[in-house]
Amino acid sequence: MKSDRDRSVRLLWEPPAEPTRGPKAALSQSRVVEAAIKVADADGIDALTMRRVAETLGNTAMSLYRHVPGKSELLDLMVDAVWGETEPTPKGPWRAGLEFFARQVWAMYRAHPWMLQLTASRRIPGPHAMTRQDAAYAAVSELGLAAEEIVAVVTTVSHFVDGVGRTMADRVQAERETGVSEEDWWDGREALWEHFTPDRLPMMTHIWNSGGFECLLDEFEFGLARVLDGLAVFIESEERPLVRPQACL
Amino acid sequence: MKSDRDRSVRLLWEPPAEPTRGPKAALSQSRVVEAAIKVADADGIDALTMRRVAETLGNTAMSLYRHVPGKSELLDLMVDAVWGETEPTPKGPWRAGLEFFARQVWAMYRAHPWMLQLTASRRIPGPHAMTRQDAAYAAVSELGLAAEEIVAVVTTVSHFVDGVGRTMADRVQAERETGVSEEDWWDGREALWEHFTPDRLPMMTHIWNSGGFECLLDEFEFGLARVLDGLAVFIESEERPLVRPQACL
DNA sequence: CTTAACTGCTTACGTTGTACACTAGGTGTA
DNA sequence: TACACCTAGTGTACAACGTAAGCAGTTAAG
Repeated sequence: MKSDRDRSVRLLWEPPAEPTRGPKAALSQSRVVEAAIKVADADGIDALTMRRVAETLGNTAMSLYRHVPGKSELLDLMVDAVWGETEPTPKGPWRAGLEFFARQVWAMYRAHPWMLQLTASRRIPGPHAMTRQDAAYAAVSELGLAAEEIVAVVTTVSHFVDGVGRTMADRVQAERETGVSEEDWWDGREALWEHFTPDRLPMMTHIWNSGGFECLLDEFEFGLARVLDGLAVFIESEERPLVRPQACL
Repeated sequence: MKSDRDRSVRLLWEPPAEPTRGPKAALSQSRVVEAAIKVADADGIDALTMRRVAETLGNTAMSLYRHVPGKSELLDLMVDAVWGETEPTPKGPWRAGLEFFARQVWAMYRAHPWMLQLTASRRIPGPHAMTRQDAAYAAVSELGLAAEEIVAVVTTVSHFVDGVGRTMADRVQAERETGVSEEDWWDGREALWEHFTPDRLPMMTHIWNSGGFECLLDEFEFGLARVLDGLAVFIESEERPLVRPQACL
């Protein structure tokens, strides 16, 4: 699962040259990546094994290694390919821009929930991810913010979307693995509800009794509006207090 | 990796009775959980294998199965044990309460970054996690919010903290795996910087040149302040538009 | 003492990523 | 044409993983 990271950089940023000699390749890097994404979409990231990807292509596991250095790099390529499906944030007012960016990322996570499960290790950012990021920064570039404030503002939105996304991704994965919907599953946890007593969990039981868990507000919409409101307070304020980490004071 | 979930509920909520007969156990559930947490803290969640945990206890892998039904349940127990290390949110003004909650969770994630990597599947919430959640809801219970609004407000904070936490956790894991600090590592990616050209990534290069990436604002502090500002706007507004998912209209 | 309950260990199996050595197929040069 | 050389894909093998099954030793209850 290790990987030579400079090799990854080349892999992502410099498309491989076609070889002149030897037999024509039935497979190709993009076909492998495409198949891998399809597997992950269908059955989750845990189902993404080299053998499985090869199988869907009608080949053996080892054949993939002619086109992809290893699984880790395959994941890098998958991530950037998915970023490539999103639209870069267009120019315009900052709030509309950040909202657009957030919705694009959110849509991406909904289409490929496994994306959130493999940002885990230090992954090389690919060109698609980078241009999208760049366009998001551009959305808040005309506000007279300091460079590090631009980064901080976009990062705040990203963190929120990542947070919601992860919860959603977990839910999707669980529903696929168990074959039981979220609601049905919790309904079936009577053994758990027995421990919901007002003395141990007063607020929980209160919310439960008032139906607060039955029909939740849309977590993404609600949270995004709040986050953007909070950023508006910051952006529109006269003096902006900088919060720097200690190392930078 | 599967697990009988009602068994998990009992495991988490109903502490096991001591057996009367048989040899005294050298191991115990809590010792196993404790050792597992230590392994994960030290070397990350990937290093958490049954063999490794057993080794640190001076036993063999299979001995653990006398005290813990399987790895999945061990993870459940670890998660709740770590929640047990946090302080429940005290009563007081809503903003101070939410901030306290956020800081507790943040501190927890910093101490145990692996927590964020294994919320993956549908995990049974344990008593500690639940009481902390309950106390967080209580922080916004006196504001005249609807039950689902209480949930949404706390959830928004959680999502943000989860988002920042994940980024942090990824960084920690990467630093441990590679033995290279974040900064040094990016410095070493010259192959990557070559592709940072103003025509492809105008904002990136601009921010880079103005030093915006060299000394980032504290992501947690900055974002938390914005999120709380945004929630304040919502909480203090006269009429609060409810954002319900379509299914609930 | 006998017996039942319990602890911990040994062995073994299937699944994973992938190293290594191989065959079959194609292009260039002599 | 003949040969050298590269390349695509295969087959086998290995170490590490979670854990099922069964066994040997230990202790308290009857």
